[in-house]
Amino acid sequence: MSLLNMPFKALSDPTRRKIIQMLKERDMTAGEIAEQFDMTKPSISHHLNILKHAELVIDERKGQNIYYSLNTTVFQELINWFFNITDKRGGSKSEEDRI
Amino acid sequence: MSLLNMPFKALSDPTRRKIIQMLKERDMTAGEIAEQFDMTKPSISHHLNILKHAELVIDERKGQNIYYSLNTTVFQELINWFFNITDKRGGSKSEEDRI
DNA sequence: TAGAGATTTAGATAATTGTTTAAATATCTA
DNA sequence: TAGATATTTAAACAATTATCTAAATCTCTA
Repeated sequence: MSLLNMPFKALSDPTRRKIIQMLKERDMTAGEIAEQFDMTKPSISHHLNILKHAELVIDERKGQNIYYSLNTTVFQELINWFFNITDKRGGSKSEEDRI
Repeated sequence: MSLLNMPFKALSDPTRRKIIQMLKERDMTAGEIAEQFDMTKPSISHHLNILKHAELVIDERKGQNIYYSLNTTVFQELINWFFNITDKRGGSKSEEDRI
């Protein structure tokens, strides 16, 4: 199973994609994130946990709050997956290989 | 709800991502695709239908066979979504806007 | 150290999704 | 036009996922 399976599953939910969009603008606490949704805090916490396991976000406690922020490295891998699909020629993994 | 919701959902399944990878190499019939999986033909047909509704693939009947091929336009939109996330500054939609 | 605030964990339930078998549709060819 | 091949549609079932309420954990401060 692909290493990218968890990120792809994580991004298949619109609530989680909206969280990603919000974190692109600024780091936010779990509570601030939850405020933006018509959903309970435990539900949002569950979505944050899925994003965390997919390594799309990082969490860091600061006092009573837990701040969430984007982890862009996996996004880069996802972009590479898409590039590999849209490039006509198949299979090349390195830039040099592209002639 | 995002226009990209169906493509994101479609790509969340590993069977469907594998189909996409196969179609990147060459157009294939439903039967040829099904051969590559340890799964019944109706299951594969169902996955192909989801990819079709997400506009990630196109189908075209040729005699008894139905050929599937990639439709790259939606992939381009997905790449744009990811670019927008990884770009530091928020919200820009056009290239000129990028300074 | 008790109480309050922020967040997560647990457990239950509802909704969605993936899979199967059986039947239907479409096309080709003898 | 009957039979064979390719594929999809339908209906049922199983598995996964999203949501909720209630309870637990962690941290700060009076």
